[in-house]
Amino acid sequence: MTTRDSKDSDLQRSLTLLWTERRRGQRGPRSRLTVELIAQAAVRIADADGLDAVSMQRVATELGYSTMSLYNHVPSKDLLLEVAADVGAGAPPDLGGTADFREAVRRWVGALWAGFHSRPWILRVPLDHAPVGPNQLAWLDRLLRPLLAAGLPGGEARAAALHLTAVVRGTAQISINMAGEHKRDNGIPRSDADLTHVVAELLDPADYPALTAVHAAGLAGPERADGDALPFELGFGVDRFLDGIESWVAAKSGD
Amino acid sequence: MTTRDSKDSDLQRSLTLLWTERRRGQRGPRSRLTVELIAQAAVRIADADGLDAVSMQRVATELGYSTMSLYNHVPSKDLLLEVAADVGAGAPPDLGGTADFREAVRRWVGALWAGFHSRPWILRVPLDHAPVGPNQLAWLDRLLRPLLAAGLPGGEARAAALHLTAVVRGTAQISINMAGEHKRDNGIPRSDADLTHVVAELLDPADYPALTAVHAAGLAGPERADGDALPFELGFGVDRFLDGIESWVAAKSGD
DNA sequence: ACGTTTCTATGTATGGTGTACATAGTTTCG
DNA sequence: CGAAACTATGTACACCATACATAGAAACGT
Repeated sequence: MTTRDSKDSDLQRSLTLLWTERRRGQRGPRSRLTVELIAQAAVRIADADGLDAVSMQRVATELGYSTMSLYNHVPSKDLLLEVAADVGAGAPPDLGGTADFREAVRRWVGALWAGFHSRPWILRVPLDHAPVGPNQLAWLDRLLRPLLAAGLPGGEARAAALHLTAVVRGTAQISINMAGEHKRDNGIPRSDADLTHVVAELLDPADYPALTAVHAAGLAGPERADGDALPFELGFGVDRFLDGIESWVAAKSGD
Repeated sequence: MTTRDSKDSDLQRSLTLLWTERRRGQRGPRSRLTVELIAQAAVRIADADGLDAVSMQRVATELGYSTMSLYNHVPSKDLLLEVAADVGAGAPPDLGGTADFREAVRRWVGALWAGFHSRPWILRVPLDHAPVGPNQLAWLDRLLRPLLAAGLPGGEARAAALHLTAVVRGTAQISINMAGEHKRDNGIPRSDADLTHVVAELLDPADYPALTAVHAAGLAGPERADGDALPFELGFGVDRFLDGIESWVAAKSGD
């Protein structure tokens, strides 16, 4: 144990490790292992074989160290996963050139959406703390800029950013796994589309009137995602939200 | 193994178990254990000690059975958790008497929000399949009704419902654990409010201009959640979204 | 009524997990 | 040049999900 200071919490300790580069001037041998290296290895494994494949043993052997070495740099697996999620998130897109705030937000949403698609395991990392990694903060910052530029005061911009982040995250969680590449059952890949049919047979239309109505009407959905357009399931809600924001700031400024 | 039909997938099998009550007329002794009982036990444990405390052993001993008995009724722990999440969600609120569609949606959102607060472990159950439990479908149905009544066509109502579900789920995931009753560090409870301060010291304002601006302005937030009002962090976005929906249907019908 | 079938519940065993703890070795400071 | 402090390692433990074989009981066909 490092035991630098007993009041030093695990969380704060690992936070400092994340934010400050290697401190120098300590006694022992300098560590060849770093939090970044460990997190990157975890990301590599999660990318290749999913989040469940990330175990301390696997990460350690991936790096060529013993399992317990990791605990010199990371207090627990849970925190390692949070750090890995931050590392895996990467840097946010640069929206500097986007004048229209709607377009900027849409691009931000699209980038996050794409990120969740390329690393779906991030959605499965349980978040135990407020987002606090450098990349997560950078993403948030990049979203806040167009919202502030649009004329929202601080508190409302924060709420709007939370709303958008939550929408993308929640929508991704709900709809990504429906595509279900990774899902195979008895070796047969199974898209959840069939599943809804299976259920449809079982449920009583009287109990779910709205659902059956929508189900009947909703099958004609040949959605196109040309270029940077968002898929309809995500884009419709985002557009309505931006409509609302726009008229909100218009009403306030015209007030 | 039941091996009723080799094409019968695990998922479908457990779905059938969830939806159809106990079939009769089989050979062996009727089972005293049921999926519902098992799921309820899992819910009880998760309520008491969190999702991590839910193990097959614990569930079994809670019911007074051996560990392996559970596998006669549930194909895997993962599916058990999904069923438990559905059971734990409970029945949706009855919005029958609410004439205003905005008010109905807000009440639905508030109820789901409250549900996630009272059972935060539901947010940690990884969802591997399209929502398909009876309760989840009931919640969805109840949300679709006011949206359809407001004049949205099927596909848009579905997208709007997805948006709202995702918002509540995502916002809950992000902001619930910030309250962090369960979080204690070195035995000292720690609300993540301090945490942001710790980070604030570390980060360079030049890198996160929007964030620091919002942070400076945003501290004056004595939000009140009187009665059935939603907290500002959630309510602002929902209200803007509903604004957008309203003007959308108005524009369409006036068209 | 009876044997056969078919189901439930159990016990045992296996390979994996996160991590507490003690130790050996190495680097830097006083 | 000791001595302190740090890194990496090895061992050990409790627990986990679940594959598999078995025992027993209930309902069916006769």
